Amino acid sequence: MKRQGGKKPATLRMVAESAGVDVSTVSRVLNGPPDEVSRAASRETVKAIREWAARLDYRPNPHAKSLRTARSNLIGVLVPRLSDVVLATIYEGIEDAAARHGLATFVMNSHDRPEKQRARTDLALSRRVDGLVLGDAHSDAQLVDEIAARNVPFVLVSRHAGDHPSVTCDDYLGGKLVAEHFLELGHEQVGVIAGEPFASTGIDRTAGFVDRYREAGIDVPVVHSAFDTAGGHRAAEKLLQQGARPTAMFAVNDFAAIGAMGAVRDAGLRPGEDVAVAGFNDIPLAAELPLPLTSVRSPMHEMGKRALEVLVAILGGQEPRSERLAPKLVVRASTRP
Amino acid sequence: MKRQGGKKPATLRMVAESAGVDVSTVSRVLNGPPDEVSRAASRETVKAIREWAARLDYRPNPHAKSLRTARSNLIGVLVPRLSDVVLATIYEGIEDAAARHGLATFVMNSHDRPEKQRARTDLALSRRVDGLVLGDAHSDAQLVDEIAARNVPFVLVSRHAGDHPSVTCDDYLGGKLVAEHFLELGHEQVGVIAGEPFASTGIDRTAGFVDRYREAGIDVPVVHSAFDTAGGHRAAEKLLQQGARPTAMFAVNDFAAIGAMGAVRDAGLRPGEDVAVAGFNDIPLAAELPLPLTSVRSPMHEMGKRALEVLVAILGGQEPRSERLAPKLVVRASTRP
DNA sequence: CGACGCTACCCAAACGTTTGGGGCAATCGT
DNA sequence: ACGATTGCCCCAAACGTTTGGGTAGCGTCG
Repeated sequence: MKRQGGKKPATLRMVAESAGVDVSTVSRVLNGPPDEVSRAASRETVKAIREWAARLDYRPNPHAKSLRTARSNLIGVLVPRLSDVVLATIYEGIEDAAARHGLATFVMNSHDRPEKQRARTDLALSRRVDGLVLGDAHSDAQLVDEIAARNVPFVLVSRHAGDHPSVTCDDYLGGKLVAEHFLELGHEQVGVIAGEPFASTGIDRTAGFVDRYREAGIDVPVVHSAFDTAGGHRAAEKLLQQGARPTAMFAVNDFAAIGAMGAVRDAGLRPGEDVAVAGFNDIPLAAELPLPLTSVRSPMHEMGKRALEVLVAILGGQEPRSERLAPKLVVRASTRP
Repeated sequence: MKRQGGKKPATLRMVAESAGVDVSTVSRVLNGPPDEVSRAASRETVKAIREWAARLDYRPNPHAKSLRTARSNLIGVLVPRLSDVVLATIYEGIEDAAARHGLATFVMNSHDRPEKQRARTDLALSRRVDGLVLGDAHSDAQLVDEIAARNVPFVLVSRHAGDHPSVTCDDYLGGKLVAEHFLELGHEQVGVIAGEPFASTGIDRTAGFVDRYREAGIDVPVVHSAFDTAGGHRAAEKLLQQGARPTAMFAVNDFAAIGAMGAVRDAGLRPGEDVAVAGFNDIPLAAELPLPLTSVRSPMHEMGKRALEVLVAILGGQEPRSERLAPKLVVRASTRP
């Protein structure tokens, strides 16, 4: 019982035989640049070849092509977790742009664990990707340095590390915007839920916030946490138990912010009234929460797209240029008195 | 200025020359089944070959392999949107299982739009995938039938259609569980936010709920909606404006449920007290909401995993067998008086 | 009228595997 | 002692492309 009853896909040779020319001619006509096609065959022959190719539904075999050209047109993408909507959205941007460049991508989760990161890059490399987009760089840049040492073209996205090419949001500025907003509202007791200590996103957002408050002569307590609701919840609990109870909290991630609101409520306080809460990324959910969340919008889709384009530039031999995209504060009820 | 300074990856031939044997021998030793390796070379030769392979860091070239064997070890995955956490989680399950089977996957978004679905499957096919996992089947089964007609091995996940092989949650049962819960709480005026009319998930969940209520002699109004917060919001507004205001609402999707709670609040009512709300899928966020959401837990990760495994079985020539996984009701504050 | 340059092709090698079919000792069965 | 078997290995073709290098025929030019 054979599976695959359909006829095998057409090859260059079949087209060549049908059209009565050599496969090399067909190859040049079908897949060559315009000037090559005109040099390879006469107008009529070109037409005939194209017609036969269409009739036979010819599609170039990517494996043969890759084998011959040593180029896979494949891009490996590494993210901490695809089920994190932030990363998923960035990936959508990458995928869109890749499709536009005739590239295919494949994603892998690293869960921010070094051994997984290493294993997954290895896997990508053994699949012979042309390049990598890394969304899970750690700020110590250790792994990234290793990869760079292997001479694999790559670009970082969302997080930066060392001075490797990256496309990120201006996280420092984002943190600063929140600080300014809080200061305008008159908050003097504030706290930061800073996320994982190895992610440049959390680090920069925190730094921007803290620096701005320091300018105002105020010291800010900082608590690290996981980038999810549970992490935010715990971190907020800690902040609330500290000496001077904060009247406003900045979580470097929307999920952490949601967890923080939960903690505030659990402490018998009203989020948004007793304690203002702001997040980061402005995921679609933020606006739809029972208490709509103030957040810093980061251009996630755009970031993915730009990252892929920077990678394409690198693959094209250009000098890598990092990019930092502008964030935008979106004020909602969670920080409105 | 050459990019790629690193040495080219080792080939079978290099290993063969180093070990002083023929490439065919190396091939059998390195990539053949155990009985073949023992027939191909002596203990010592095997050892020598393995050592050289390791020393040279040999990795088989997947393109050459695929070209020769006409098998790509690639699986294409189609989902409506990867930035939907439900699909992303299912995909994680697929990916995990695929990795365990030595397969690579690549995902694409179809946005539930037929022309995109067609384009994406075409793309996958021209990449010569061995099979497809479809997470975006429409209940009219039109596209799926087309794909089946092309004799491409595939499996549906999350949604079923026609009698094509699929791995789904027992959505009908899930809907029924919610209905029973609502009945126990004494709700007689209820409404369903049913999601998109083309998705078997929404259809079945709704049917299970409605049927159970009908058994109790109660007719239930049903409103369709998008599978997101905005859709849930609008649908809930409609339900609230109807003659007899419902005291409980069942949304076939957690995001829609969150939107519904928003609508309830906007109508000046208290979600969970004036109007109970239940969702479906039990995404991690559900438990962490300010008002924790009652939801039906569907085994998303497991579903992905099983789907991939069914596909592997099909590829292995076995008779396809659909699977329906059990849901579980998780009661939280949003439906507790 | 021979050299030259086009145009429109074809030839063949190469990319790195897998795999069916040998071959040639050494060993075994009788 | 002789043929058959086994253990260990090599040869070569094939998968579907791309690409550097022909070359046959024809028109042009000095």
